[in-house]
Amino acid sequence: MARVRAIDPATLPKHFDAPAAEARWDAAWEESGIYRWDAARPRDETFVVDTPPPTVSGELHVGHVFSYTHTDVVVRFQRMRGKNIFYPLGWDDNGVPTERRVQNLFHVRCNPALPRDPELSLEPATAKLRKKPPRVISRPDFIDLCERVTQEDEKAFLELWRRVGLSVDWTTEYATIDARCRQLSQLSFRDLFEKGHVYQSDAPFMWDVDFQMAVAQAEVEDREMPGAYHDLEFAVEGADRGFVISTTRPELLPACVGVTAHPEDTRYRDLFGKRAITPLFRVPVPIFPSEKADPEKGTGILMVCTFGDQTDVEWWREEELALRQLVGRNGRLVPVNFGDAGFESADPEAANRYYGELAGLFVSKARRRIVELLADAEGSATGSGPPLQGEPRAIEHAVRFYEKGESPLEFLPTRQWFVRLLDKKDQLLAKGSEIAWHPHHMEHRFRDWTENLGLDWCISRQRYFGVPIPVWYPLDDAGEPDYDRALVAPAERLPVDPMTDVPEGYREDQRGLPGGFAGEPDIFDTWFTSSLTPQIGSGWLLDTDRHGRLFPGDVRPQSHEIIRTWAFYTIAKALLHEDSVPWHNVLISGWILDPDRKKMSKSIGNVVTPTHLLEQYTADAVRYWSASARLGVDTAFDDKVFKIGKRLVTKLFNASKFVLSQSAEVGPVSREVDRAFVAELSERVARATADLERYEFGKALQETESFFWTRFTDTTIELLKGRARDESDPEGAASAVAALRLGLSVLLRLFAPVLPYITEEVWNWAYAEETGTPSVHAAAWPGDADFAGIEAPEDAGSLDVAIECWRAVMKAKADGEVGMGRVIERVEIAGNAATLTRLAPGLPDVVAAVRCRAHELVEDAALEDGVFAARNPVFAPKEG
RNA sequence: AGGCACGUAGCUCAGUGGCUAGAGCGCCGCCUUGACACGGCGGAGGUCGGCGGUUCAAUCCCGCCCGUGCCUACCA
Repeated sequence: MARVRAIDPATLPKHFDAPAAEARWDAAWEESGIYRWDAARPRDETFVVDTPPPTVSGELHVGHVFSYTHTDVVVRFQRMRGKNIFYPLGWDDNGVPTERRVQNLFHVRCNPALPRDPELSLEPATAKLRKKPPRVISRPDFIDLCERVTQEDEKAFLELWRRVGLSVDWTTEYATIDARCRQLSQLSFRDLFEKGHVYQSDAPFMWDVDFQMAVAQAEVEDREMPGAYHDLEFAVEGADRGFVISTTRPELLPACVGVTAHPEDTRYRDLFGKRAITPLFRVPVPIFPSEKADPEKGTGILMVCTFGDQTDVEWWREEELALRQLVGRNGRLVPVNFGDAGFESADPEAANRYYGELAGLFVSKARRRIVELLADAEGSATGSGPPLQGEPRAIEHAVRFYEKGESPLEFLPTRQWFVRLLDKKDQLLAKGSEIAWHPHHMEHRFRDWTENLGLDWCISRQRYFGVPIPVWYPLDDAGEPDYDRALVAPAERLPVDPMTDVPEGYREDQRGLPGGFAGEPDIFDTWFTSSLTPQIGSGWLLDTDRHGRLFPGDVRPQSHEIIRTWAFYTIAKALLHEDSVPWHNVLISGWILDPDRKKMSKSIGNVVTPTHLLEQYTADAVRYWSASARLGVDTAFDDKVFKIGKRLVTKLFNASKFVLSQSAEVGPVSREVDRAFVAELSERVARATADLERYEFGKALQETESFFWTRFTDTTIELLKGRARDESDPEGAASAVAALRLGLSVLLRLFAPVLPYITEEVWNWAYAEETGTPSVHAAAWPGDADFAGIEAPEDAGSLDVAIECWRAVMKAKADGEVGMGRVIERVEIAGNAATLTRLAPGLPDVVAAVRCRAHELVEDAALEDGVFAARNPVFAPKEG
């Protein structure tokens, strides 16, 4: 037998002081460095997490806490299993939101062509300053400001994560705009360039007229918008018939370059090969057949414009149609002159008169104006009435938008950089299926997206805050860039800003001059950098040894709406760079829905701030709520669950206080009931462990929690309480105390991934000293070692039988409307013969626990196995 | 329009081809006991979305339908 130190409950506070514990343990963990990755240990002992760098936008969200906690639970489990954890965290500060905040806060605009101003020192703009035009600054200076602004938000996020108890290795903190990430991002481009995976294209592409930048397919969303069909009558050259097309975009009429209908469509078959004459502008355009025209839609015949949509682009390309680009980069119609080359018209004077009414207008305004013109104009093709026939018919239809934009996307020809992906769909799909998706059905999202991909990845953005594309172009004698001879910065010079740095073999004074060079002004799509998070963690080309030990990673946690961006691009990058998967598992967290089952989001205004929750319910309780969910399942925000979590923490505190204050010798777990308890516990550990290995932390928590409430507190504890303090039975007492202490130790460790604070607190009351392991989070995950040397029970159900008996007597007390602590003078305990026999080992414990002075066992064959009835109880008078 | 998921007690959710379908919260009743009233004991409450099929047996498997959410497509 061994004497253990019992705590004196009087030295403990009556209630668990969670905020104090959170502050204390957070500091202790950071100081002890238990969450640090050990670079010396081999890959197979390492567990690598590719964490999402949260967008630093000043907004904290319970959804963040929810999904990041999922990862942390998995990580803490793996750490306790002995894994060397690589768990970095960065901040995604790239992108449009930060850019806008900087522009507003400092009242500045960026001009990438400007050199850095070493004297620049800006403070947030005063109201007075805002009345003046914004100050124009260089890109490096602009990036500095962005970093300054995001630092505040990063601090807020950091404090939140620390309080939530994320066991991140904070020495790995990074920002996607920092020099190292810029370097890796540009290295990635260089590698893709050398391998021939990137190209430039001057073709029409999706363009947001507000942000004035190109947009990739992944950033496009459809929105249902009101629109209207306008029936326009076209004439046919050399024929006495016309035809009517229905269009929702009449303002593109002057950009009409062709007309098409289905080849089988008998209504229009006679027109193929002829030329149509557009109304108002009198432009002759070819009429050609196309399988892509749907006879059911509109009138079955339609105009092809440069450019109304993606299909227009395809027709334009296939039929080699003219280019009449009318929508400018800013969304206004550009001035053109009919009669000039490319703008043929049968009546240029009239065409220019009409177009003069439209030039300079926004698309939406131009649409309203041209409808008026079409309605008022004389002379339809058939000579009767205006070209616009009837009233426009209102419809709802899907319109493409940039996900952050406010105006519909336009197609316009601009020069952009692309990563070639369309020819690699099979390889991408193969990599996708090498990865284990949790839940598995989320792989469908990836497959759907990949199979339906219609465009290569446009990676250039006409913005300022981001990673510059590390490329220069030589200028010819006329000062025009030679895009085919792009000068990509050499690896050893990265990161560079081509707008302020100078390519090899040139001098700064040659910038922009004939025979000189020009820097690429564009930056990368923010996903171009975010898709490198595994490589940012590992160091990749900057530290190949480290990379070898951290890549591919083990898990990538993320949410499902960015499967088509973050997951997809990361898989693509790993494929293109190293023909590898980036990680072996993807964990997809669901969304947080508000109680009305709407997605919580800033724009709806139904967001609950996490700080408030942490203060109200404690970090452990908030984590409990998070960990209760299953991966991939959307979870309703429900404050009941926080309360349950808080109750669990309280109960753990109280139960621990009781168990650890039992002053007794501990000895072998020798008594039957105690051994049965250990057997049940051991089985529960095996189940929880298996669940966690499958990332089913919610199930594991449920297993642990139900054991705690139904098998530990108020059952086993109540049952063993008497014997634990029975001085007349030292061996029995030692066995009881040992069983309870072991039970608590195991339960603390099972709960530790979810409830890091309360478990650490209790661990340090006794177990830290006993085991020599100062933190529960560094302790070994419970398993066979904990149960070694404890003999299996004779009857695995002996604890259960004892508890059922105890419960029957408690029911008698409830039925008798006396308190659970009331002494019973005598009672009959009824059960069938077999059950009474099985009760024997636990009977003394039951009798003591229910405070029964005398009892009589009554055999009742009518009772089922394992069922007891407490009959004819005689309660002692209430004690004064 | 196609795909994926979901539909179980008032609420939030488990669950399994087979005993009488579970938990917590909420509700009702009782009880201040020696770790805990931030507690304990007990109780009521369900045609497992609907219809059909496979099976000795279906909440579970299959089909259809209804409803909800998301993803993808549609954009003349």
